[in-house]
Amino acid sequence: MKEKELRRSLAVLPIGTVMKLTNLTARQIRYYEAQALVFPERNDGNRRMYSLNDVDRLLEIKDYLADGINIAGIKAIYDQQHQAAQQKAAAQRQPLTDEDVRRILQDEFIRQGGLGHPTPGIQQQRPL
DNA sequence: GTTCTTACA
DNA sequence: TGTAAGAA
Repeated sequence: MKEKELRRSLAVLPIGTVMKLTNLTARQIRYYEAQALVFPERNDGNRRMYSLNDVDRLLEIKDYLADGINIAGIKAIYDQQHQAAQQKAAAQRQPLTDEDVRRILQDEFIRQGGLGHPTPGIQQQRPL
C-alpha cells in the first residue's frame, strides 16, 4: 500500500497536461507555485513537472478559491496540516520517554489525592 | 510545438 | 490574471 503513493508522487506531467486536467491557466498554475502552494519539480530543460498529487492539490486550491478563501488562507491551512503531520511523525519516532511516563503517573497519583497533604508547588521526583 | 521568464498600451 | 516578447 506504499507503492501507490510513490506513483502519485512521481512528477511526470508537463504543465500543458496539468492545464487540461485542472482547467487552470499556465499563469495561475505558476502563480500558485510562486505562492508556495505547490512544488513541482524541474526537468533538465527547466520545465515544470507535476505529479498526480500536485494535480490533486491544484484542484483543491481551485475549490478553496471558489469558496472565497484567499491565498493566505489556503497557505495557513496547508501550514497547519504540515505541522500536525510533522508532530505526529515525531511522536512515533520518540514515543513516551521514561520521564514522560513518570510525570504522567505522578500527576495522576497526586490528582487522586494519593498523598495525604496536597502541596501545590512542591512536586517531589521520587522514582517509581 | 511547448514552456520559461519578465514586463505592462 | 491576461497577454506579448524573446529565448530555450
